Amino acid sequence: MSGPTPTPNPNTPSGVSSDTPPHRYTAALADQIEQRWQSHWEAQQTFRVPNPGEPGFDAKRPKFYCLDMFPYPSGAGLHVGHPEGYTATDILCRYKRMCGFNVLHPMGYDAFGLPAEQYAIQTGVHPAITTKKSIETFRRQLKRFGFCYDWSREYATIDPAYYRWTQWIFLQLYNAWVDPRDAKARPIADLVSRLESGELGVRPDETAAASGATTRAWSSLDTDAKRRVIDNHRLAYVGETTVNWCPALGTVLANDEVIDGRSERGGHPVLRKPLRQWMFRITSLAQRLLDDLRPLDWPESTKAQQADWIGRSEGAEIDFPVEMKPAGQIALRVFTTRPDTLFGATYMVVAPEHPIVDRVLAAPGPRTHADKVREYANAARNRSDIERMESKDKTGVDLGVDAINPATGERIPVWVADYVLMGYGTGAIMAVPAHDQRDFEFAQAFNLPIRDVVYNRAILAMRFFTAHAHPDDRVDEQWAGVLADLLGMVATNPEADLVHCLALARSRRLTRSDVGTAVSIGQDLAVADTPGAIGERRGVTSIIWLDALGELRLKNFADLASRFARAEFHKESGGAFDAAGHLVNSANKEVSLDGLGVDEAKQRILDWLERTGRGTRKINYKLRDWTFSRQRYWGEPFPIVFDDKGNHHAVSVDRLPVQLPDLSDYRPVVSDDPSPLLERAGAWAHTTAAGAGVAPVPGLPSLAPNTPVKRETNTMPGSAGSSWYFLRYCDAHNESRFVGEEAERYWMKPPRKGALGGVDFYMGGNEHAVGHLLYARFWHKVLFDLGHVGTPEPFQRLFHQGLITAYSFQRADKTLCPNDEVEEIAEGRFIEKATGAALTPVVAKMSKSLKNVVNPDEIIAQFGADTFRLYEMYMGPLEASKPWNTRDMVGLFRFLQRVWRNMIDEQTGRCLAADAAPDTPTLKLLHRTIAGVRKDIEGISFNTAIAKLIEFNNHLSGVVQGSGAIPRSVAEPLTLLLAPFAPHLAEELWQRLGHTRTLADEPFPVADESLTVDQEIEIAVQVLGKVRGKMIVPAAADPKAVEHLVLNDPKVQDYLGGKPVKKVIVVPGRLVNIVV
RNA sequence: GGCCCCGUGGCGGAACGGCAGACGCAGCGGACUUAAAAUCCGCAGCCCCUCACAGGGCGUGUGGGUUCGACUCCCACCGGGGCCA
Repeated sequence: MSGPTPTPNPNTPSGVSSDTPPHRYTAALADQIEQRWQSHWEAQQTFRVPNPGEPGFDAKRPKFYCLDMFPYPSGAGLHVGHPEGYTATDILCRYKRMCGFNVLHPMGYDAFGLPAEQYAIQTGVHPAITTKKSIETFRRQLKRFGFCYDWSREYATIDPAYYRWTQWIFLQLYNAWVDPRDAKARPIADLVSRLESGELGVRPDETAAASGATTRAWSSLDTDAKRRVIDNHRLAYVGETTVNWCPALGTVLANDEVIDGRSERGGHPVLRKPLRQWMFRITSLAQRLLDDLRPLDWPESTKAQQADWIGRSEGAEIDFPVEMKPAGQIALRVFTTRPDTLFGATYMVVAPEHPIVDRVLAAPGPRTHADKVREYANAARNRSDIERMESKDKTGVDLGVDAINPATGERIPVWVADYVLMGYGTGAIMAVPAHDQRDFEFAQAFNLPIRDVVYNRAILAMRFFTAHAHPDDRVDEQWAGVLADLLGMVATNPEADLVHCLALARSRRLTRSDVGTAVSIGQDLAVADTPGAIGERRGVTSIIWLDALGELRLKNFADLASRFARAEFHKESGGAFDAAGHLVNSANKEVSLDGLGVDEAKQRILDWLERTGRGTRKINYKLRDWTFSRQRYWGEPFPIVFDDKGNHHAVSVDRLPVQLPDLSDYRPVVSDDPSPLLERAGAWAHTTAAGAGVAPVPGLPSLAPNTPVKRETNTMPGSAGSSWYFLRYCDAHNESRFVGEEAERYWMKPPRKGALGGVDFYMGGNEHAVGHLLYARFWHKVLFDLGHVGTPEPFQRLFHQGLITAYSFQRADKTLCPNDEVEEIAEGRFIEKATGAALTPVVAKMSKSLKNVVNPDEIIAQFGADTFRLYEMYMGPLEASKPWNTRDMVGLFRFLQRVWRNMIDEQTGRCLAADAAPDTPTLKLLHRTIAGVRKDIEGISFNTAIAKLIEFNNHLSGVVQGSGAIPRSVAEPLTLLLAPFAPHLAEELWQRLGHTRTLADEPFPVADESLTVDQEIEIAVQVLGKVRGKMIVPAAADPKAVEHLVLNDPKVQDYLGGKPVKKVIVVPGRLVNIVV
């Protein structure tokens, strides 16, 4: 474990003592070698990869597009987490290249955004300058690792030559709509021409729909109305939503930039405010974004997170008639995912913002207390959604009007309460208190009826018992015991018939007196802790069931029977039952759900609702439209201007980029009212239609050239530049298109049939599981629909590297002590310097405050980049989170040192390779190593690949010590095997082995299969699953022969001692198991 | 609260349902050395028995289950972490 104080280890590889051999692989030599090869690669442009059509491009090779997530170049430089993913992709890329692939492996910088601007404000230096410096630091550090990026494709999102195309893509979205017929994005001109042709008409809400009785003709609209219709369909639109406004940062934040009501950056308070801003209609592609997840080679957990975020729920919209005083009946529409529980809806709740509240206030019902309703609604409207969701106390007021439950025909009260939000569904719910916990609590608080409509099997059995128990079994001494036996049987036999079980329980009761000791069970099986859990558990004794019944606090048999008779079992049990079960108490003259499972019941009630016009099936998504405006300076300007009527107009694409004006004062005004910083660039913002280059809108008159216009002064968020950067790498410096078509089609070609995505391997942290990956998929789909790219998905395979954590030290009170205040007093024993109190080492995130951050530059200085790379890959599985421990680093350094010593004479520097033939064990191990390393690289199991290399090299040490030489036919493949992992050392050895060209293009060694198998193998001999001995058998022997060999072995016979052999299991090549 | 992931020696970690602990760190012993470091060779899960050899038992968070056989699959629980609320 790494001590908190730098371990004073005199053996660090950089410590060179007087008698160190002159040609030993030390940190100094590693540094020399690494710098030399890095210069060589750069000078020779070794890793520059040509595009199709360029000189040197080889169309016969398959392609491999391997991408690292864009780094955000912070002022602090790289931390050890960055190179973890980068080293992994570097290994993969070098390997793939040696296997004959054209490898695209680019790097660039995501450099617009809040942190850069904050840093600039802190230092008082313009973000353009600080960002440029940060990029230079990153580039220098990245190059020092020897990563094989094609640096000719490098760019940053802040380059006008790049953000020109970010703006262009924005305009593609602005000028597109989603055709609901196939959920595909199409040019807005297509919408206009279909409106003009009369195929589409305009609905009262100013959206387009197939022409019909309720639509108006396009030609009957004036210019402003036409504009509104078009704007209502654009994929980029100005909308008003409640946003996260951070006064201290002076900008709006995305939901994932807000943590616990504070900003992710800086931890400033965040307010919720309504704001008009640019949004993307990502919800219109929700279904496709969900469906297309399936064919992607992504971690299942990431797919699940994204599916969760999209949050598709199938349910129903149901209309409840409400009697309003003068108006007569109106329909109160609810959305529910549990239409099966409709018979259990005993009241309704609307959000305080719901329009019905004002209608009731205008025309109060018989029970309405208008003052209380008004007061409550006004108070609730000023609370944030989060507050309203989190508050434990249920508040609400009876609206004083009744609705009719369409299934039961009963009158049920309508309440207003703030636990219902206007933003989800329809802002009104049917409350089913027996089967929804929040409804249950509300009903209890206000004494509203609670009616059971779903029971699980155990509860059904209880109900059955109350109806069918023998009179003898209803008496106080008897009923609970019989019921407990019945429940035990029902729970263990899901298929068993209740009548049969009851008879069995009764007969058992009559013949046995030892209540509750029938089955032995684990001693700590807890009592079912909620009534709903009854029946979830198998193999429980009747004693446990008796306890569970005890929890229900039943007075007697009649009490239980009455609960079921009143349909108030759940009410009496004290909680809602929201799990799956079977429907009860759910029938009217036209439809019955009784006895159906929840899923079937949903379908049956939906059929009935639709047939009778009372409701419709409805799919709802949790996903909200993507808010895209930021009020800060350091971002892409929008290619948009506004005329004096407030209408927005696009800047035409040939006038891009709209350059970010130079602003000297970019500090935010701390204010509760959002105001964009670019408002300060008055001369830039105020221009004319001709000055800005306003593009005409199809179907609408153009602006006169001298019309005064004002530029959009919001800027785009950080997610803009990162939502398409992977495309730009294919053709990074194209000036006429966002990416050359041929290059994009080549590099983004899906790797196989049925694959949707283009990037073959995408490496990055799983903190981007929803935000970035969903945004990029959305943009990509729109570009695909519009014909600009060739694949519907951007990333075919995704891999998350695990977090690199660090050791920290915990005090007795569980607080953490910064590492620089810790002292290791003995092996594994730590104290706090100030107090002398003992500390426990724990794994924690690296953080500045804990002083446990590791700086890669220092590690490289101490061991070299090759050792650093090996160490990070050797720490454990790539996807696992694992603690950094500098002390372990030396093991990998010693490995490289031994490789070196096995090939180079440390005294003379002479290469030890000789043209001798290797001995058989060496040859066999070599080929086994080749096969293993290949398999491990393909399986992204770099830690085990390195272990195999170490093992092989350890074996070679013996060979070299014996003969003083290493067979060239072993040294060369070993060097090539090592090349992806420790490329500098491998290049050096390759050169010293007499080669003049880089090994990056040498074919990766291929194993000779015949050398990886043995003639004879050792197998284990088991008796009853326990290993009792080992035997050598011919590898080719068939199972029968092996069985014969083993059973006739004297030692085995001895062990068996004449016991009869019942069965022999032979696992070829592994073991033999004898069952006696 | 929901979803997901993870619990294996002193530490990081290996192990197609088939010999648990590969490989590395730390540790111990030896060789080399005046000595130390470096280097090389070897030992090493825990317990019992034995002078020793040999042998035996227990072991992958806990309790059940499936299986000839479970670190691996299933169920429940405990503990840790991540994401969402």
